Amino acid sequence: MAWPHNALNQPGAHRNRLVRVIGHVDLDYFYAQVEEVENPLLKGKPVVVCVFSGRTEDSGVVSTANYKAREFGIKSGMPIIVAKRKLEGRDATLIPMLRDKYEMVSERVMQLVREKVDIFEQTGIDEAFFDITTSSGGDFSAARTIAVKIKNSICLAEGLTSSVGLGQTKVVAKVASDWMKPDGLTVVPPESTVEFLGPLPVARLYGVGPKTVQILDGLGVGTVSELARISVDELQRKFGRKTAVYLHDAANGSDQEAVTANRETTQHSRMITLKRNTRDSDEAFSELLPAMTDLHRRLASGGISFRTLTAIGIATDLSVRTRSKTFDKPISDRSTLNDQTRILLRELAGSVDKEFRRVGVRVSTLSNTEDQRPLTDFYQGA
DNA sequence: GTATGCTTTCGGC
DNA sequence: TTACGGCCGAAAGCATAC
Repeated sequence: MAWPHNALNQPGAHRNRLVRVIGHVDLDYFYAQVEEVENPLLKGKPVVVCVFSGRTEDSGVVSTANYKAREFGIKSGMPIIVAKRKLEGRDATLIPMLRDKYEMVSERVMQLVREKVDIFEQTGIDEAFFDITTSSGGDFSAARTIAVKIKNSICLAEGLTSSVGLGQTKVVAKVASDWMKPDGLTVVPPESTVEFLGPLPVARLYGVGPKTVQILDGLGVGTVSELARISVDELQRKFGRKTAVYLHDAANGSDQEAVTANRETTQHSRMITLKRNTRDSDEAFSELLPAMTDLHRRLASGGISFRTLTAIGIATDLSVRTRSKTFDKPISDRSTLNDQTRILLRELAGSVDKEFRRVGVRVSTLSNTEDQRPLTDFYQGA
């Protein structure tokens, strides 16, 4: 699961009892807002950024919608054809997602934030945690001033609004940034933490998705305060130990997850939607080739080798199956990537009794091609 | 039992 | 009525070594 189960490991964090001041910044309806900034005529109209899969003219899903589009029920992940129906006659604009463009904007914004905080941890293209315990002196009023500066600088430099939350833990900061949107600033000082979190549905907690909600519902838990009353042992019977501890602490506003500077990317992947469903792994492979070219270009430009290769198949019922192999030596050449991917895809097809709708390839266990040392050593080291 | 590494699945955006 | 992307990080589950 995508929970940051890292220990509280900042120097001095245990030695002194200083209350932590943690923030979360989220760029509002990011892709669609970038499009609005680029074309101000779009403002006030429904704007929908779409991933067109290319299978048919309208196949694909909604990535991001601005608030005007959301008024008409447009949501992320919705099939484009559904969104079109809902927006008929509404003077809406559908725009194909251009990820590289949003990544460039994101990099500039994140740099602005990074230079204003003590510790910076980006967790997505449009969001990041930050720790300002030291620079705020543990004072939430001073912290608010820093948060305002962050929001203002993003707006001045890029014309983008953002929503920021401040709290004593990552969970509180994340929920707080989500509290008022768009262009929000929500400060939850330590003494307000319990009353802030308690009434919320558990789904609002960072890392609690539909599956976890369903399991908790089976335990009679619907709100954060109800979750807070469940013992770790009881949670552990339904979840793993770490998750049980995390859920318990998160609900009590006492999770000890630290903001930690980002490490190197640990995996790269590319996926495509097939022109038609198929069981034929070679047909799928040939459609995957352009994506593999893109992936290989990415690896080569970054001087990256990999040891683990994974073929990914999404069946017609959208279920996901994977097959992977870890090699003894780092790989960077295109021919090995090609050959091994084709083999894995064939094995995957042989083990699944369904047609594929989408296929993909992932590389992980990365290292630096230059010196073949692990990237972590490379960046920590000399 | 504990540590470690690999494969598969899950969940977020 | 249905319809349906492309990434990422990390946990669970399992195997192996000692």
